Amino acid sequence: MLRKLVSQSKVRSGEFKYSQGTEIFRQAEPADYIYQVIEGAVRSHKLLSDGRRQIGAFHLPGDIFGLENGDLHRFTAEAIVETTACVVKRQSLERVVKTDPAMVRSLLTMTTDNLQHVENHMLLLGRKNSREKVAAFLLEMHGRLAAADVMALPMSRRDIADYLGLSLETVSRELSELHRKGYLRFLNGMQRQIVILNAAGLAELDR
Amino acid sequence: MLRKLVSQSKVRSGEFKYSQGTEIFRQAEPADYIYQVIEGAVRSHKLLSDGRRQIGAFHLPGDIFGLENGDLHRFTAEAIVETTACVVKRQSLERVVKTDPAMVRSLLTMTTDNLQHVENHMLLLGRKNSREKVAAFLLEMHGRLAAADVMALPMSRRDIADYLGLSLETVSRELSELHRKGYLRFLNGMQRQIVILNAAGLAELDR
DNA sequence: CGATGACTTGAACGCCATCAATCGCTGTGG
DNA sequence: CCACAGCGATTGATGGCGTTCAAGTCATCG
Repeated sequence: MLRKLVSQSKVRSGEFKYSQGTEIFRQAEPADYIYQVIEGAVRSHKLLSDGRRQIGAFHLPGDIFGLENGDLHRFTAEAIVETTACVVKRQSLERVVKTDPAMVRSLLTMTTDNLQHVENHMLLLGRKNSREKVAAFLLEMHGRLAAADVMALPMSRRDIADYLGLSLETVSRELSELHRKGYLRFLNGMQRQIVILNAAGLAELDR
Repeated sequence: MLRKLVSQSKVRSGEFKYSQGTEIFRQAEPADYIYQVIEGAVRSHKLLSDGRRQIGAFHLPGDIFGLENGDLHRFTAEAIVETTACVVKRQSLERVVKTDPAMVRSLLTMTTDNLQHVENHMLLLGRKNSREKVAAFLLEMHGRLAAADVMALPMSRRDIADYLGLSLETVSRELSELHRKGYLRFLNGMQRQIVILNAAGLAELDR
């Protein structure tokens, strides 16, 4: 894994801080670095010429992103909140890969994990309705960032919408509806602090 | 590449024929074999419990499919038309990979190419309208199977619809509209023999 | 020929987008 | 401390794009 690799200090690396909304790299830019989220959250997206946006993934602490096989980044990456990331020069990774065959294996595994996520997301984007999309989103985030059953979503409704292929209003409506029906609870008045009350029910809604 | 690998006969392999509509492997089945299309066409899809279908990719001659990193297939694959495929036992591939580091590289490259296609398709599914989706589909197929500017589509309107996240009626309507506007021509009365008359125009529609 | 299956075309509906107003929290300055 | 601006989120009203339902057309094949 990259983490292991970094800890072995076989590669040059450093930690960087990105403030909220900062662009980390841009689509079609040379991919000179690879990143691992230490703290915070990152979104990767593609744009159409008229500004329509599709977020391909959210990257949370521990996740690696910006790993390309070609020379150019295929997404634009931005910090959703104040984020610190571990940055590794790609060349040093390449060098290690040449000497350590197991590393290529690791890269392959990471890429395959990526692929799997994206393939499932295609099914969601192409064939699920808004209810199912939002339920699936909540379950995904529940699994990834629930600390003691309280999710602190770093992303806005617009980000969620652009991840699910919906409008932000539809996301909001579905969340309200799920709240009304008792699937979840908003902590205090915080709209991004969510407690899942009925994960099994959400899974039912999603299927 | 797998082709090279096969031609070197370092692995056990053979050719198989699949008749129209045959299932080649099923999602969640053990992935014991890897496939390369020799002739014909294959579709890979996922299903929701109620039968809604999302086709993740069409595989045409030369394409490799069924390559998994985990032990299970992530899609169901079916022959769209009479298809012959080269079938390779996965274990033999694994064996070669262990001795030949360059092979892992090849696998990584293939996986990354896959990833790239799927990432672009996410943008299409999540953010493009029906016109743009159909235009993009025509351009993709134009690039992949145009022999002298005549495309012989192996797949039905339903397949196209399930690839683009649309209904088959919408696909049909958009094709008719593109025909009316002079972007394409149907050969004779064959609805699957298409001549692209204005690829640049289609690219404009897609963007 | 009649049957079948793929495709097209039409009509009506419905889901979700769009437009718009309001709410609620936060931070800032008087 | 309060007024107010500003931003994100919610909620409501309306409309449109694409789905669904339903004929109808066309080619293929028994």
